[in-house]
Amino acid sequence: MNFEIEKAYEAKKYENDIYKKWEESGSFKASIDPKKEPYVISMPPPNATGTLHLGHAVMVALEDIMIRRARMQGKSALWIPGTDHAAIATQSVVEKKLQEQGIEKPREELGREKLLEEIRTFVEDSKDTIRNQIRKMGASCDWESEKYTLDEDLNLAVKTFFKYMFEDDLIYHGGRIVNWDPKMQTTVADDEIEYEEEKSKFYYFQYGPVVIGTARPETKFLDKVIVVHPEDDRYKDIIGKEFEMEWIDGPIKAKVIADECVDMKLGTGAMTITPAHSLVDFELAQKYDLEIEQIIDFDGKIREKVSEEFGGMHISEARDKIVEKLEKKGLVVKIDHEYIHNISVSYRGKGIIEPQVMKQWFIDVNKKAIDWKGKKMSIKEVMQDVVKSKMINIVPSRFEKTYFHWIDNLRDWCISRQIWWGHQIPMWYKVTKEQYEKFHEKKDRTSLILNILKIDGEAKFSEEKPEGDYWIQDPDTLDTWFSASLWTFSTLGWPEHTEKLEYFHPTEVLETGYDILFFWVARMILASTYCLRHDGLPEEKCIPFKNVYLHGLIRDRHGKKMSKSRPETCIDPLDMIDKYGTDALRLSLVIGSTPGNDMSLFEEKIAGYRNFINKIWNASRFALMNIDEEDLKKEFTPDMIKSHADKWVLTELQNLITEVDQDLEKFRFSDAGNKIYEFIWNQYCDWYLEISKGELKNPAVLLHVLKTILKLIHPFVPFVTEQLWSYINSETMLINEEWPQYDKSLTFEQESQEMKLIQELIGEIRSARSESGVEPAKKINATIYAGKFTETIQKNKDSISRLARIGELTISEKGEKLEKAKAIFIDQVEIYLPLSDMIDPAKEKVRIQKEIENKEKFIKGIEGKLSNKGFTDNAPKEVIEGEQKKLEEAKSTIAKLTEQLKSLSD
RNA sequence: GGGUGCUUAGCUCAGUUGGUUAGAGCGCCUGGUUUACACCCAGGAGGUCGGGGGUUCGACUCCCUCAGCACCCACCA
Repeated sequence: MNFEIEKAYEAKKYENDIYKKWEESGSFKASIDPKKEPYVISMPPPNATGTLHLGHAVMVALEDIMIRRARMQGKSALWIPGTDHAAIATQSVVEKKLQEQGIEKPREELGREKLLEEIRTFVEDSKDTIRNQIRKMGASCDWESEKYTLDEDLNLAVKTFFKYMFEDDLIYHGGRIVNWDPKMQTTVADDEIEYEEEKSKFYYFQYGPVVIGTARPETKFLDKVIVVHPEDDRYKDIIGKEFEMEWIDGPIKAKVIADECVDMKLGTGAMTITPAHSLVDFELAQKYDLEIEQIIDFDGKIREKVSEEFGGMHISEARDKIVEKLEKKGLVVKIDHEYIHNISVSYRGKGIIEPQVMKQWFIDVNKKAIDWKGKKMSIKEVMQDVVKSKMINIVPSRFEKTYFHWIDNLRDWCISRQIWWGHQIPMWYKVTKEQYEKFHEKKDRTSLILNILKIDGEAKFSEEKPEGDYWIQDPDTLDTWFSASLWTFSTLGWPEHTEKLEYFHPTEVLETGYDILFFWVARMILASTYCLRHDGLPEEKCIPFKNVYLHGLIRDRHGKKMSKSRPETCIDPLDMIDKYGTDALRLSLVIGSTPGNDMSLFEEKIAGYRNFINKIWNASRFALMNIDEEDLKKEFTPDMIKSHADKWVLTELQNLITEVDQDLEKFRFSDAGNKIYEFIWNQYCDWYLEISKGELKNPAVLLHVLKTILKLIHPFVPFVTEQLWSYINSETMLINEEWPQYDKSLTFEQESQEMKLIQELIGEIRSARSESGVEPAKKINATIYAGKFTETIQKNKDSISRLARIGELTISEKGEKLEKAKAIFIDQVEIYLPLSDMIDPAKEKVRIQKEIENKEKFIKGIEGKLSNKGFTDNAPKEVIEGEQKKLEEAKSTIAKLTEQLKSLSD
């Protein structure tokens, strides 16, 4: 080689240029080619807020490994990048920013259009940031296919999805109980609620014939139903009866019903229900067709209509006053002051959630509306079927259980949100002139207004404003997951049946964190199966992906969550890239992680992989220094490679290829990476390059091994390998090279065994000298009795001498034992070295005898297993053969050990 | 309350359907600049695999049980 390669790899110098080279060459693009197998990954769209964090980094690293390998395997590998508008998250980030700038109530002060404009500007900025950061990670995604959930064509997909469902009566407008945040004036998704423990009072009131317990007296004005357990002896006699009694604002009537949902042991075993402000109560009310009346308004005050005395009063104030009044009436039985319960708090706004019944849009998950495998099935059933029938495979499989459990408890999906950022619901209401004007007076236009204005008449689906006057569009927007659920196929052109959709869908694998299995993964399954089946595609084309791979969360060194509030625990991927290079970061995120399990990351780990990157660099540099320029350009045929020595390394390499392939097929990224790491460092560098020093004149093998290694590890560490490849061949790029194939003709058992023997031999000599206390630098003379391996040892005499620091190596016939020698037994080779200490032959004998005993037991066990009919009849062939193989191996080992024992006795 | 996962070397973790002497990286100790690499090389110490019980010729692995930690879901009228 006649050019210089730098002594240490400095990632920063190369990475940007390499990425540019890839991108400009068009290597990231995938073509529609019927001869090729498609391989698609839709990148989980990062939120279009903020910046890339370690979670994204893991995602990019893993997906890039899959895509690069698939591309090298000759598949049409398409990786679609994109971003998500992240409705609530984005809007609240921007609102906060505006508030910092002095705009107290952004919605009221700016109005809808202006606020949306602010958000749009913000999003454009951060989209750019994210794009660049994904590039920094080395992602080989097709930027021309990039999508954003608010793109025109994706909007159309969203509307079509809505339309389909609306027409199928799967989307309905219903008065349902929702989590209302009075502070933020919006509903909040179940997933966005946190529970906080709180100590409060628990009241016992005389309520007609029973005593009821409650923590919320302020909701109890209009309770008219007492519920008890049907088998509760205390109340058996009163079930079904109606009573008249004194209550907060005078006498009321209440009846008693029985339902099993009541816990007899809790409180007094009797309760009253408040359907409008409690989920459980609401469901009971629906079950028994009870009246539902709002007690608390949207600001958290008692409604005027409910009580003359307390109307308009905030609940926090009303509670004590109500109790006081009841006390005067002698209805308070007891107050428990030490009651601990959970209150629901909005994750973002920190407001205390008040359940409210409001008109919202829902997706019915139980209606049987999908033609699936010859039956009409509900959304729920289809979602179960695709996983149960293994059309979709979840890794790790234990999440299937979680998935099923989630579906079993799935309620209708509330898809409307009272925010503005997102897809506005394509439903229109015909209203009166008066309502129309009132509606437009208000700047804060969410469905709250509809509720207040009591607009709940006929709604009409329409993509555009319908003909005629006084139409108002539902001011709410769709849940962000509604559009995200279409991600795999809306990004391929749906609702149009494009060639792309036809060829690339379903995608190969969805790779994401386990924390969004429910939010997103499950909903993608829902949307994809529904929409595409609706279009008449065959079932197997309707799933969004064939595999789901769930990675764990990244934690700090002590397994704690990295959190922004404790910056010292946070690792910024970009800092790490700057310091150690992208390749090092990628490896540190991939190796040592197992699917579905969280992983700790800390800087030393990344530094460790940086060292490995440098090792690859230097090993390649060294190899290249030993290959002539012209040899570099030569094409060596397999036969030419075979004819050379060093067959052992070829064998090991073939084994590596097989194992790496198996691991990657099964998503064992860490194992695959580790094996390549181990091979490069311990086999290739520490043995192959070391043992060949001095006689390293074998360009065919050297180059073959180097190229293969670079290919194998390229998906993991694309930058350094691409740079090195450019020194081998400046015309081509590694990214487009062919993935190594297992080639049996390049495996040589005999040579491989011999090399293992020599490795072991040198290792033994080294440790023997270390134990003996001989100065490490001092060369010693040694005699080896090699028996039938004499030839092998002879062949490698120089290497052995050099690596084991032997001055003079005598290879001798058996029978010339040296005095005061240390004996080492390796397989059938006996080495006698003139060192001071001797191994105690008696101890050695005991050790070998013990080992023989163990072996015999082992053999007995396997023989027992093989004679067991239950086993032989049921176990697959391979397993039985494997057992037999083990048996034979064990027997031959015993024979060897026995021989050793004999020679020791001599 | 229901569920899941984890507990293996000082630290972070592997351990693929039970199999022979339980592995890696970092850290630590000893020694070494040998035709790439000190971001290196050679060697070493360190583990009764959370406790207890069971199944088995054989258990880190399977079953039961207890303890600790983490997370998810539901929810207390």
